[in-house]
Amino acid sequence: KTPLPPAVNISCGDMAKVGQLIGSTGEEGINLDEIREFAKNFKIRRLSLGLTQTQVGQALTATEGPAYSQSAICRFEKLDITPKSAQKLKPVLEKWLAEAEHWNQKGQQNLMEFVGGEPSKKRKRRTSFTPQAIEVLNSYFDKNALPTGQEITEMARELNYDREVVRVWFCNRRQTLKNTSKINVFQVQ
Amino acid sequence: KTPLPPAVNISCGDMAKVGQLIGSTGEEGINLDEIREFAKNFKIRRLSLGLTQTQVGQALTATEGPAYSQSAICRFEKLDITPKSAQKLKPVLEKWLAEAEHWNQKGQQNLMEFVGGEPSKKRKRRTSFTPQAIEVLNSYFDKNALPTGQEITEMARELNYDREVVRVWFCNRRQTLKNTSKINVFQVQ
DNA sequence: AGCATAAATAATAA
DNA sequence: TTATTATTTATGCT
Repeated sequence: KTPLPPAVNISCGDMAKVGQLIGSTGEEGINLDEIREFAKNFKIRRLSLGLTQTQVGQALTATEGPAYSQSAICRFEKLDITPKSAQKLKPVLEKWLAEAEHWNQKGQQNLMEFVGGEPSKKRKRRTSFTPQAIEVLNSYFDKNALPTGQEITEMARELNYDREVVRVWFCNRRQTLKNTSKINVFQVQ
Repeated sequence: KTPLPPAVNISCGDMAKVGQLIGSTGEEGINLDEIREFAKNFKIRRLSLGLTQTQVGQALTATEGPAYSQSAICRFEKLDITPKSAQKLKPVLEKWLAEAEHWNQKGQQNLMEFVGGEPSKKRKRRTSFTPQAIEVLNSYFDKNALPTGQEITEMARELNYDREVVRVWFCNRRQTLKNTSKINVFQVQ
């Protein structure tokens, strides 16, 4: 899915990222291949534990202080990060992951405790909108596909749905529209 | 992430699912533990290959016929499926996954070909443009060598050619010009 | 039996 | 970083 990114388009102002660089060894003697290998394995091991980037980020933030957002983990896995940062991050991730695996050995419950998340956060039940609500939402959407937080709150109150549910509805609606129109524009007749 | 679902809430009308049942062996001698183990591993192996449920479903639909939607794969992994269905699905998934891993060994490209390639899709017949069509296309090309999707669609309709054919004609025409002039006239990026 | 889409997750923009 | 979009997964429905 993700072939090698071309080692180009690195404008002067930007730092080169591990995923863009070519050789096995970067400046300052950093072993790029090792980092690449670790990043790939890190993802597989994370998934094997059934953990999300968000969970890893939050757990690390708790133990190591900030600078471990979901985005940060994502960027590490994609190697969209400078060799220097990667070098600094790698041992932290390695240590944490090994520990997580250790707890997992003792049982799923221990892992979840270690990660710190709520032990059994269940997926939210899928909401069923009434046809009337859909109609109202659509008419709002036609007028404004990108409502402000204030407007979302008002709609949620009017329709008597959870605010978050309404917010997500708009996200997904925009997505659907985009996909649909793309098909209309580009699809072969 | 997914602890054991409670073995309750099985209303009389519904079939019990593998993830809900308790013992190691179901009726008809189906080895439930084996299925549970396989489902878990299947997911990890799928993710290790970097494949989505959708990709697996589509690939299987191509080779095995329908009944392998993304939902079906999802439900297998979550064991939200009757023992009988699981029993039937398991060997198919096992075989396919092993083959996918085999191709992956030979390189990412081979895997993608295996996953995405329609096996018996024949090469499209070479299109013959009429001299008149060539003339029209060239005049369009002189005006704009990089038409938008919308413009391509319109030209295709006007000339009564397949949209994809027109799109490719422009690609090829640009390529030819580029090779000839050796100057990158177009904003490729 | 699987489509449509809500919810969750990953990736990117700001 | 946080906010938002894009992608993937999961599930209500019939």
